[in-house]
Amino acid sequence: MALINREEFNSAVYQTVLEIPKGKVATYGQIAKLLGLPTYSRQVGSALTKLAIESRIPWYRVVNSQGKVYPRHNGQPSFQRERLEAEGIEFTKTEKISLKKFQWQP
DNA sequence: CTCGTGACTCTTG
DNA sequence: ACAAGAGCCACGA
Repeated sequence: MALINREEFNSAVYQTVLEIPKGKVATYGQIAKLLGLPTYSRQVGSALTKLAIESRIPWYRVVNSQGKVYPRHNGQPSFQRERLEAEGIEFTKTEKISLKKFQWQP
């Protein structure tokens, strides 16, 4: 899928994120690959950073490839961990999620 | 056009 | 597990 503009790319990202079931997580790279753009992980992140914390898009179900929450540059609190724990996702002592158990399998 | 900037990822050590 | 370095690419100044 060769997307041309950011509008379409962002929409595709949001649509994919909406498909992540409750209690599961996906990585930025995973979203990018699902869209056929394996090197666009950063752009996926950029698309999500535009969303408001209270957006209907479950952006908090997206973590980095290590299964950790990636800190925002502006340091704005996102309560991402709290949101995930509220859905039953467990964190290890090193603030990491077990992708083995919780990663979304499309 | 060039440069700096990211909710990134992969490889090394 | 952690850190550093390289690669990545759209976007705005």
